[in-house]
Formats: sequence, structure tokens, C-alpha cells
Amino acid sequence: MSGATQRLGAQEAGAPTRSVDHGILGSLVSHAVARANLAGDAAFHALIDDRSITPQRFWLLELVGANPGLQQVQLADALAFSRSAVTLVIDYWQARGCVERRADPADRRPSRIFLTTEGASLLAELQTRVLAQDARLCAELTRAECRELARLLAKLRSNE
Amino acid sequence: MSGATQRLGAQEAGAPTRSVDHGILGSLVSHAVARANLAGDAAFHALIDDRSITPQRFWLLELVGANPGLQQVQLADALAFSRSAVTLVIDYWQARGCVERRADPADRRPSRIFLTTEGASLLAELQTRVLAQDARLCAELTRAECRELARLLAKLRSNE
DNA sequence: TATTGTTATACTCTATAACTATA
DNA sequence: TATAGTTATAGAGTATAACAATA
Repeated sequence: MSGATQRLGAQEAGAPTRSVDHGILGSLVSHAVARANLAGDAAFHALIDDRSITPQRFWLLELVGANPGLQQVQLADALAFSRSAVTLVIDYWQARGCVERRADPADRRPSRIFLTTEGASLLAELQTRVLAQDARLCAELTRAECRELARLLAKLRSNE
Repeated sequence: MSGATQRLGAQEAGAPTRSVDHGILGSLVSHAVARANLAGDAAFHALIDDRSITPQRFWLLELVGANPGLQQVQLADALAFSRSAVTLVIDYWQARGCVERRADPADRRPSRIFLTTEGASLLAELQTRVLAQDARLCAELTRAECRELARLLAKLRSNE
């Protein structure tokens, strides 16, 4: 190509081969987190064929598995979902036969959420895949770096 | 309250005051990233009144500011957006008078994207707020921890 | 009155495919 | 044929408010 010496600085409009300047994005921790999150979501979908099974839907199923009989409002609090979002995610899993709502005899407002046998089986399968995916995501990190990353991310969240 | 000694373990269904067991979510780096990302988005919206100005829309405006005259396909590559997503975000900013599409005389397929005066002014304002927000997000971290976090997140993305 | 859950609405974001026009 | 951009559609996520049933 001609014009090999025409590097006239980042302000020149339209130079076709220059690399893109990310501006202040490169120095923003929040942007680094967001981009890493995109990578995590991509890895999730790469390991789980059914695109309708999303990270958020998995989170809820995992919480139901670890806490049988939780109320929807408790699931909402634990996952930082709205109550209406929890309703929709439970509708999704219930339609697939993976969770069930059981009435609480003592207080008829809340429903208690439980895994079905089919839900427990699917959850076990998803756990295996998600743990493998997380290990792969962290493949470039040493175990100490992995722990440090989790610690620093938790500190970020303390400002919530 | 009565029942102070009735902690019967995490499996008991419906114990109203027990804390929620997050299961394997607690050990997933990808989940820690996702939750930190939610915290970052919340901080972003807390500092910028207009809810229609989202992190993604800010990213694009910042890139246009740092690289006047880029093609949309270059913006898409740099931000990991689809071309159609870039079209919609540029439509959004153009409708607000913040960016403009200019024809490229040498090749009439691409349009070159530039900030308007109004766009440059808004971008400067947003940069100030976003940098302050990021500093606030990292308030619990030392500068060394902040750098380490950015380094580790970048390593996660290397698996993309 | 307050709480739990549902429903409805609206907007953002993502993904995909079909389409136009230009090269 | 390949590239740049647009348009259309669909699903997922989020936010809010109004609502019903129950406490």
C-alpha cells in the first residue's frame, strides 16, 4: 500500500488502517468489568446449546436448588431482581417442568418454590457445564489470581 | 421472636429468617463479574439523569470523540457490537444532534461519523461524570488494587 | 395499611436475516 | 462476489405502575 509514512496522529479522519483509540474507556474499571461480563456471557452460551437458558435463569434455578421452599420475594432480594422479573423467570422454568410453586399453608400470599425431579436433573447438568466454563474462563489466571479477582470484584459491589 | 434456637440447617424449607445459600454462584468468577457489572450500571445511571443515555451509548460517543471519521463497521469491531446495533446507536445520537454521518468521497458505501459541537460538549460533560463515577466505584480499592483488577479482567477477556 | 405476587406497558439490548447500494 | 449500511423481527432483560389477594 502507498502512504506508509502518513501516520498523522489520532485526529486524522478516516485513516483506514490505524487502530482505534478507546479514549477514557481504557482507563475505566467499570468498562473493563462490562467487557469481561460480555466474555463470560459468550462463554456461557458457547457451552449450553439452548439459547433460552441464560445466566440469569440459571442463577435462579441454582438458588432454588440450594434453598428449596424460598419465597419469590426472597429470590428477588438474593439476585437483585424485581419481583416481576422473578415471576417471569419462574413462569419460564415452570413451563419447562423444572420448578413448581407450592402454597404456604400458614400464609396464603407467598408461594414456595421447589425443584421438580426434572429440574434437579437439569440443574446438575448445568452446574457441571457452568463450573467447567468458569474454569475455562479463568484458564489464563493462576489460582491465586482467581481468588484475588473475586475478592476485588466483591469489594466493588460493596458500594452498591 | 420465638424460635431463636431453631436453626435446622440450610435444607429446611421455608425457614423465614435464614440467609440465602448462593450455591455454586458464590464460587463462580463469571457470576462475580456479572454482579459487579450490575453495580457499575447502577452507578452510571445514578450519576446521569437521562436514563436513555446508557453505558453502551456512552461508549460509542466516546469512541467517535476519540476517533473522528471512523466507519460504522470499525465502531462495531471496537465495541463488539453488531453493525445493526451501531446503526441504531448512531441513529439515537444523530436524532439528538450529537453526531453526524458524512459521506466518504472515495468510497460511497461507508459513512464517516463525527461529533457535532453539541455532541462534543455533551461528551465532555459525560466524561467528567463517568470518571467521577468510576472513581467512586473503586473507592474501596487502593490504586494498586485498581490496576491489578484491570489487569486480571483484561486476562479474562483474552479467552474471547 | 403493608406484603406477595401477577399483569401490562415500554424501552433497551442482542441476534439474525433480508435487503439496498456500492465496490 | 464482497462490503457497508439499513431495516425488520424476535427474544431477553429491566423498570415501573396498577392490580388482586391476603395479612
